This record gives sequence, structure tokens and C-alpha cells, in this order.
Amino acid sequence: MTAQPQDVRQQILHEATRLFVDRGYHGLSMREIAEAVGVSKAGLYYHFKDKEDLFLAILTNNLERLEQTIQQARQAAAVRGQVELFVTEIFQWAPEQRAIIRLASQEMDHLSQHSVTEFTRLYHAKFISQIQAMLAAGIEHGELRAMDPVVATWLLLGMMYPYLYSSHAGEMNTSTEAVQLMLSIFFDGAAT
Amino acid sequence: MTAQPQDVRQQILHEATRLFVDRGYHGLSMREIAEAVGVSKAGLYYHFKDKEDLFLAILTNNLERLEQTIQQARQAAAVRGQVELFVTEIFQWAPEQRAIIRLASQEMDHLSQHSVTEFTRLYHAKFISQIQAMLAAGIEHGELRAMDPVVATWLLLGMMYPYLYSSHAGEMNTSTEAVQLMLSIFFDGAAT
DNA sequence: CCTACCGATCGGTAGG
DNA sequence: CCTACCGATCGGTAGG
Repeated sequence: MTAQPQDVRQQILHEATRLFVDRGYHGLSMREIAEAVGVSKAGLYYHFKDKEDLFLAILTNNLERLEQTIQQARQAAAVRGQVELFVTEIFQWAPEQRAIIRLASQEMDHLSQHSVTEFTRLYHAKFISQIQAMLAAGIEHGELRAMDPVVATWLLLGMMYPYLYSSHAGEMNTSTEAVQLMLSIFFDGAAT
Repeated sequence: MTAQPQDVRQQILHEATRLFVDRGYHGLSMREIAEAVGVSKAGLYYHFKDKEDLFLAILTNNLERLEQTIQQARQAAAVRGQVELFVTEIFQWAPEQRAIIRLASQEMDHLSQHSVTEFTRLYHAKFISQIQAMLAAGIEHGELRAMDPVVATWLLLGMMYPYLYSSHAGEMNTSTEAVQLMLSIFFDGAAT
């Protein structure tokens, strides 16, 4: 049985995701990706124009999954239910999938000017502005206090950040308790 | 007037800090640091054993400043005042100084096993466990609800994370309003 | 601290 | 002409 082209491309994306998450953009060579997949380095360049193209394909794949997750979450009635659905779903992703969310913002500066501009635009349209809209609607409906939805979005996403390191996956629990504490602090606060 | 050795070492630390923050550990070469400082590449190796030694010197410098900031903040009476002092002070640091806090956790995996173990130990002793103790005391005194202080610490630090990117410094305000919203969400919640 | 280099490895590409 | 690669090597640069 011969391996089909799509299998190889998917296999490259799968292995490279894991490796980029662990080592960062510049910490990983095309050579190492090729060895991990079991193809030649030239084989990678058949499927992807260059290293940046491969990296962006990983980010874009993740961004589309992220968008779908937000769309599903927004079907909940109240904003608290929407955020809870969103966070719960993200925390159920495999650690290396979750970590791509961090990787995107973390390694953005290491790409070419054009890629940064283009991806940042997509990233805001499909992800950041969706969260902002969720929170803004909550403010408008009186479910949340009057506040800057842009700042509130960064604070909410920031709370998820420590859980977006796959190397921390062992020492931190992303169990229901951690998610619930995050939600109860964001909505109700830590004070008595 | 000849440049003194200590000036050069300080100049290297200053320039390298800015460059590491912008480009990450593997995104920056010793050659580039040397050019930015105006010394030869070999000159860097006079002051620092290797690239990792230079990088760790930057992190360690920052860690000591961070410890002092926490010590000062803990002089406030209530835990809310302590956290407010701490966050306010950090947000007054120069963007590239603030960003080292992120750099430490972000690039930790790219160092040698021994360095990671040693620095992680220091990082927890001087920083993470201090914040944990602050929050644990707040829980014990009834100022904060009963909760896991370890998770609470990561959530608090996470809220600061989006403001630890020096490249975001332009698009985000670290003004009093942002700090106040962060504190009011952490202590009182975003809900009405 | 410099000039002059090294073994190896980098991202990327040639012809077949 | 196509696809899915390979072995070998390019010009430059990495840390030391």
C-alpha cells in the first residue's frame, strides 16, 4: 500500500505542529521535521513553498478550528454560557493543539512583513474580534458591567495563557476545577 | 575616553535584552548582538561564557528586580493593595523590561537541562511562590474566597501576559484604566 | 577585547 | 506533460 499525497501533507502538518509547539519557529529546522515525518527535506518543499508557508498552514488550520469553536459557543443564550462553552472546548483540545493559540501570537514577529500583516488581519477577524463581540454584547445586555471590551478580551484570553504551554501540561490540571475557577474569577471575582 | 569593562558588559546586557525580547532566543545571533553593541563577536565571549550564559544573565537580573518589586508590594496591608502595588509597578517598567517576564517562561524550554532546572527553581522561589503566598494569605484572612492559590496565581499572572509583549506596546494601553480593569475583574468580577 | 578562522548545520534548490 | 518524491549539493550563517 503506497502512501497517498494528502496523507503525507497531513502527516507533515501533524508532526510539525508538535515540534513547532515544543521548540518555536527558529528552534526547529526543516531537516528535523523531515526526519520526524520520514521524508526527505526536499519532500517538504514539494508540499510547502518554504518554512514560513508550512508554519502559516499550521496557524491557519488552527484558526479555522478556533473560529468554529467560537461559532458553536455563541449559540449559548447568556455570555457566561458562551465563554464557558468556549473555554471548556479549548481545554479539551490536545495540549499541542491548544498551544498553537499561544504560538500564533508568540512567533508572529519572526515572519515576513507580508505574512504578519495578512495573518494578523485573519487572526483578528476570526478570533479576537469574535470574543470582543461576545463580551460587548454581554455589556450591552447588562449581563456584564460597563467596561472596555478590547481590554476585557485580552484579560480573558490572558487567563487562558498559562494553560497554552504543552510543556506545563503535566504540572497543571486543565480539569473542570481549573476551568470553573477561571470562569468564577472572571465573572464574579476572587474577593469574598 | 576609553570604555570601561563594566560599561561594555552593561551595554551588552542592555542591547541583548531589547533584541532577545524582539526576536526570541533562537531568532537572534551572537553576531547581531555584537554588531548592535559595537564589539566583535569574540568580545561577547569575553564577558559571557556562551549564548545561554548571556541569556540567563538577562533573566537573572530581571528576576532580582522582580523579587524586590514583590517585597515592596507585600508591605501593603490588604492583599488587594499588594496586588495593586505589584501590577502598577510592573506596568510602569519599560516595555522591554516587562517583556522579560514573558521571555523567561517562553524560552525556558530552549535552554540546557541543567539551566532549566536551576532557573526554574529560582523563578519559583523568588517570583511564583511569592505571589502564591500573597494570595494564600488573602484566602486565610478571609479577604479572598476559598480557592486553589496555585491556579489563582496562574490566572492573575495570565491576565498580565498580553501586556508583556513589547510589540503590542503601541496598540495596548497600560494606563491606569487597564490596570484598574484588571484588578476590578480579578477581585470583583466582570458580571453585574 | 580583535582577526582569522573551524566543523556543522541552516533554509532552500539543482537535475533526474 | 503529470505526481511525488530522492540524493546531493548550493551559498550563507550558526555558535564557538
